[in-house]
Amino acid sequence: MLIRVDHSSDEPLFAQVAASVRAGAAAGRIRPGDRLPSARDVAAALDVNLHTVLRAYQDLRDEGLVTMRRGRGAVLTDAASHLQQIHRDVLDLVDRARVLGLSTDTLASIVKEISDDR
Amino acid sequence: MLIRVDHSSDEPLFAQVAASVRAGAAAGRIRPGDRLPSARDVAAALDVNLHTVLRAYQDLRDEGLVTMRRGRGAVLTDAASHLQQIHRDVLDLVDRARVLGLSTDTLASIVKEISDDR
DNA sequence: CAAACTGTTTGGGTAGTTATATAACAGTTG
DNA sequence: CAACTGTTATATAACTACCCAAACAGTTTG
Repeated sequence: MLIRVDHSSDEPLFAQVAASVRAGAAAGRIRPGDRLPSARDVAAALDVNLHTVLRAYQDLRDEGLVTMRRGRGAVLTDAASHLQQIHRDVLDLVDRARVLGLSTDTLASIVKEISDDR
Repeated sequence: MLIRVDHSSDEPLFAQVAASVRAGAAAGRIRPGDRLPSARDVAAALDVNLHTVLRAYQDLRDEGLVTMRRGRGAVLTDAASHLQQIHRDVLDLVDRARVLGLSTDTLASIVKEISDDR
């Protein structure tokens, strides 16, 4: 199953769904052109609400990772193919930060800070 | 003034305060051993609540960027000296992601995802 | 020591987020 | 057309984020 959630986690369900898809793309388990399982199927399989899954899909659409059209579903864009490379780069950066004694939280805030400036 | 906030921004005030300090450290305007202005002074100058400033300082402490003790104030740690380097690395990463057509939001989620795994 | 600083603790109010449920709507596919 | 897809609209409950207020307790300084 591509998408998994942990109901006991404090991480929001919709965020877990989105993270599953990103991880799948980063690992090459899903590729550009592939269709994600329908929101209704995911909702039924994971025992979460339809809107919770759609919220995750819409976030991925806002990030440019998927396109969505009714009747057709959510399809991975070409941008998803670059996730593997960037994923490796981020892992490197996290390691470098760690060596310098900076926490991943610090790193995350810096990224967010820079992101917000643009 | 090292610390600035925009009351009309949708960014939380405490996050703006913390971001100001990080930016100051990244730019070398403040260095390890320097004391941040007292939370009460900042609160009065920016017209925000004392706790809003302290919330920001505590976040920075949780990130390992400052140490705090009552009576003494918040003091920058050595970790702050590495912010400049990492800041440059993050800027590079953001540019690389941009070239690949990935939004900074996507990047931020990946960093968060990796951070959460550890 | 005492006054004047510093962060800490406890408490509470408001607004926004998260997740749910139900229902109807509107393109797309077979 | 029938069976799928996401979209939109409402409503509700629980929870969290954010901000503020007053009293508290170390530290420094005169």
